[in-house]
Amino acid sequence: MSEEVYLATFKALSDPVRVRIFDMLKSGKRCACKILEEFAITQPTLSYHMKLLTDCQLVIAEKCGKWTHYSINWETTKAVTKFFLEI
Amino acid sequence: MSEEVYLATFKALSDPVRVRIFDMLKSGKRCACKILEEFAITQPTLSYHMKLLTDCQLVIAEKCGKWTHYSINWETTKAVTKFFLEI
DNA sequence: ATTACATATAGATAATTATCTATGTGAGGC
DNA sequence: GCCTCACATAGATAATTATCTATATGTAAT
Repeated sequence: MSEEVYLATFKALSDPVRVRIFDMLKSGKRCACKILEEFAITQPTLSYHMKLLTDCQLVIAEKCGKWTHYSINWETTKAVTKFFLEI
Repeated sequence: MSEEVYLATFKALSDPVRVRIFDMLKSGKRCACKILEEFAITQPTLSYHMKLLTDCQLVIAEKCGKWTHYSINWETTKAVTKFFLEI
């Protein structure tokens, strides 16, 4: 993982809404409408945040008919820990 | 570590200059003037970045006469990895 | 005490980002 | 086909952040 890629993941987590979403997803897959319920933001704003989280690969989006289910991408997540742990 | 505290650390690392500084410091302590040499920014801008990195405790600043030496705060660094690893 | 050096702070400005409203797209159901 | 629902995209705007210049602070040397 390059420095740029780490940067994208940290940027994705540098917003209160997105950290909370990432944290929520740790307890399991969730669809956009369920995530939205937890926040005082509009649907397009959530869509914007989910795009940032998926673009950097921290979160995976799975389309299922009308719904989109979001879940943690553990591969990326574990890769990011290396940035902190390796000297 | 609370969600707010994680947020501060991710914000601190959400800038290309600061990720690079953090990465540089992994290989050892460095004074501000040496860090500055590596970037095309002014001294006050570096000072601003160092403040963000130290405020969130990712980096430790040690004053030594005229100089300030910066180094990684491994305690915080390790704590942050928990955000990614614990489910 | 004056000067030189390392860093911090203040204030202004440009660049980036988060948010909204309005609208588009695509999948089912009737 | 048409309507509804779930989500995405576009465009505008407000809020935040990174950067600069100018200046202040504090330390050490002469």
